[in-house]
Amino acid sequence: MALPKVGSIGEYIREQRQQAKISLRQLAEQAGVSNPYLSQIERGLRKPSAEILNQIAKGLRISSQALYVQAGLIEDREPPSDVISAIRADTHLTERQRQVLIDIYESFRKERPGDGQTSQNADPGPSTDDEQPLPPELVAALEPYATSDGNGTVNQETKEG
Amino acid sequence: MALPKVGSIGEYIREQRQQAKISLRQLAEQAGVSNPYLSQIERGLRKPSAEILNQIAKGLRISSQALYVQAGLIEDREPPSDVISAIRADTHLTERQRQVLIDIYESFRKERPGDGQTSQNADPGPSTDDEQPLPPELVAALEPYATSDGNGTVNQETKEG
DNA sequence: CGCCACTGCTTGCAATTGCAAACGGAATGG
DNA sequence: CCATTCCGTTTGCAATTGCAAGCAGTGGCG
Repeated sequence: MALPKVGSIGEYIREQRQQAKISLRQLAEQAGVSNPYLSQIERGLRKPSAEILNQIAKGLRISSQALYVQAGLIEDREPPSDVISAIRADTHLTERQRQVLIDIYESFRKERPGDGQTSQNADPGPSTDDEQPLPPELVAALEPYATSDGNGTVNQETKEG
Repeated sequence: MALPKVGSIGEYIREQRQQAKISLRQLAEQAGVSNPYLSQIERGLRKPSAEILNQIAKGLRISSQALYVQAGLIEDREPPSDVISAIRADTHLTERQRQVLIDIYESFRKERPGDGQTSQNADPGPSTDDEQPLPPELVAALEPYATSDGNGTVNQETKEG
């Protein structure tokens, strides 16, 4: 995994923000930090606390741990194996769950098949993700679940809205 | 591990120090922080940065993550499985995709926490799996994708909303 | 053209963080 | 007794963090 140097948390945040296609002010508002401060952070003029990183992560809808790693607060855990291999080897999952996860993973991979298209996919960000249809297999696999949890779906929409 | 309330990082540090049977000055020296400051931290008068926590953890010879948890910087989670590590390490995914996959995985884990049923995986038992409802979290994670079968208008509203 | 909305950045300031110097108290040894 | 060493705490200060007010630039619209 090619990580940029720890310490370029500002660059990383800007990248993530641009991937999400939101302005600095929008992120600042979503994160609950001041936009000048966020600007300074992105440009490396300030070193944010873990708490601010946490807020920024929420605004970016990424894990705070990812930002902590970038900021050098925690170590990047060892990547032991490929995702699919790990999923197959996980004894905590049913076979069906494994397949669902693998299908989702692979559909994600199709969205970003290679480095060549990384920039393209990175720019649209969530929009592209939203526009990408689920593979039919995946839809079929999840259909029973979706039906049984219709109320939950509505609730979640409300929550996100 | 019975955790005290998050926020009592100072008490926790003092406890660990006393368990190690070292004085405040010794720990301060081993940690590379000033002893007055360490005293203030232990008494809750100051809120140390993650960097200082890291140093204190080294002085105490405990993991910095334990202190981060106490300080509320990260959540106390199960030691990450191979799957989670693999997902995080996968460079072909965006950060958001990683988070989605991890959320799904963890939801699956919650569905089947018991080991006793692992052996039943050999028996496909698809009907059983079909009967399992999706947790709301999982539905939320996949909501954008499932909705994408439509025009995507809803997604646009959600985005603006 | 002017106006408006949005963009990211500059600046000054209050609050916080982390430290060094110093303090008072307890324990130990001569 | 005094001197020394160690203990944890107090105090003042410099540097840093995070913010609010404001700036200049850009693009769209009437």
